[in-house]
Amino acid sequence: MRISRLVTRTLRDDPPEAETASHRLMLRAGLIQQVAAGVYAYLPLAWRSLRKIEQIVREEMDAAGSQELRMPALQPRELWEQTGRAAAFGDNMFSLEDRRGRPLALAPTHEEVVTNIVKGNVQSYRDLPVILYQMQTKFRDEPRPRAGLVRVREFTMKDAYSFDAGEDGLDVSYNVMAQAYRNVFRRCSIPVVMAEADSGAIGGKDSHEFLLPADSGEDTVITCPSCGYAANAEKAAGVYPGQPVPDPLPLEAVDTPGMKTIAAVSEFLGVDEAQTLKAVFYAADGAVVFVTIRGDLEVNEVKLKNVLHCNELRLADDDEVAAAGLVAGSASAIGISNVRRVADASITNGGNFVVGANRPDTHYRNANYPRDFDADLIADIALTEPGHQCANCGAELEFTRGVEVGHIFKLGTFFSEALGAYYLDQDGQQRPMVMGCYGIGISRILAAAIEQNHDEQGIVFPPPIAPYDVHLVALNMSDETVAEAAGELYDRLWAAGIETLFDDRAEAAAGVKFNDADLIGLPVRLVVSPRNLRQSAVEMRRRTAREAEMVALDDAVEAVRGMLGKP
RNA sequence: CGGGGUGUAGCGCAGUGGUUAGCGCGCCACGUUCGGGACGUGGAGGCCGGUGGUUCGAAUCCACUCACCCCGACCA
Repeated sequence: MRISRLVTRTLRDDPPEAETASHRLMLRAGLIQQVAAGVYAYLPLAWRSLRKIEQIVREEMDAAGSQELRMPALQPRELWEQTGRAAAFGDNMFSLEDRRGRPLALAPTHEEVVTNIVKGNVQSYRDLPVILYQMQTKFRDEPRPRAGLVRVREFTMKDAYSFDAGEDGLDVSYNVMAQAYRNVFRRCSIPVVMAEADSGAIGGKDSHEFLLPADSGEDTVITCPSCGYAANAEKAAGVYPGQPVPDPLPLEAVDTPGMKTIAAVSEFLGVDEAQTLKAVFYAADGAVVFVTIRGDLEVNEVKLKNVLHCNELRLADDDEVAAAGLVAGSASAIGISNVRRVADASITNGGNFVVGANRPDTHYRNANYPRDFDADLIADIALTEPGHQCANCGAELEFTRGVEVGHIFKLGTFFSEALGAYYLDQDGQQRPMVMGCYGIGISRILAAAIEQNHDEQGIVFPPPIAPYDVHLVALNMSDETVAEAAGELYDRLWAAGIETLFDDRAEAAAGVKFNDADLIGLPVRLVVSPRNLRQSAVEMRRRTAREAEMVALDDAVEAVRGMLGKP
């Protein structure tokens, strides 16, 4: 490709709206252009890179025994009603109607469709396992798109789905896919952490996220430096500071004028926050839920949502709290029975707690479960926080930010049962297929790779996913010898299978060309100039190297081949 | 959905009631340059996000509205 013909322009300055490195550099290097909030056009350079990423993923999927197919993005919403996921996705799913008023959706994912496809094509255990995958555009109406390609509303995803004859088979498929994922990220130069993740409302057995550690990431990864445990913040099981369980003392009311927060109450009464119980009010699918947790801990809303089996969970608003007769700031589960009560397991770790008295400006000392209050459900719903310890080995946990580039789930039989995807086993018994699903954000890999591989000057493309192998710069194109030599070298490179971007612009100054080459960040830069031609040489520099080397013009193709490690 | 902000030339911005709306970059023509973002001369390019109001007069004031960005909430 000749840059003089390339429909892309580089930006001299950083775009003001771009905060993260990948967003900033992709805009500056002319890789992407925004069309709407969370909707981007991939310009020619980005598209070449994305196709290479797709090809790497495709090779690893094929090697793992998965078959590629292509499913539609436009789907009847009825299909989503059958599994109840229309409600689960809610406003995150783009919905529309056709000309006859039939409800349709732009698919955020493809479990429903793929399950129906397999249902129609597989009836026997002899046909299992099956793994299908596709590269497809996904649509998700995210509340807040951000950071360029990191969180968008339309994006390219590789999604794979496994169907097995039993849980053991699923474990095998899952591990095969996990290994394929590691291969993909290694080849794309993205060092990932494979972290245990929440498996969501569907409630499968296992789930793992692949995260690139990066400050700009949206997810929190919690890792144990000692035993290697890794999990995301929603899933992480930590051990919080334990409290002695004392002999119960008599319940005692105390005046706490104006004290409405745990911090205020504990300071006023001179007790540790861990010796208080906090009340938090949620609305789960519209119904108020009363949550009790030890005062030094926070509620993990994902864990809470899972134990409640609800679609929508949010903090209750003032009206809902008032309607339930609750006293914000002085609430406790004592005497509460008109709403559902959930308590974190921490209420049994400690005792003689300070709790609200359910009337203003008053608290109780020495509240104990179950003597003084009850709960409909006790579960681990505490958020793991800095200072907490690894549940496996006791070492202090570490917290880092990460960009999620892949996510795999053991789904179990939720979809196969809802949609009737059964097979006959060896004994002639009808059984639901056991499913797994496996996603990689193709466009997010590009963002993550740039986030991970850049410097002050610009992108440093990992060679396997660079849009071109070589950036050929011709200085002083108005000099006929240069134009001729550079053009001839360009043809030789392509003839040798080396993908080359040729800066043949006659009007651009040397500095402009060098800066653009650094910004776009192809693995190898070649410079043809009058100065070099006097020695019948070209200058060759690896993007990551400080110094360039001179190679004879006649040997340039071989030298580049060597530098790229190409056969 | 809450909070904050921005919409003026392809891009980045200035312009707070008064001629024909400006600057930088980019773009076009000619000339000079030619190894890390050159220079001169001359040009092209605007529904000042939209609608309605106030006014002799609106990019500028008011109301409504749309879009986009950032923080939070949210996030299979």
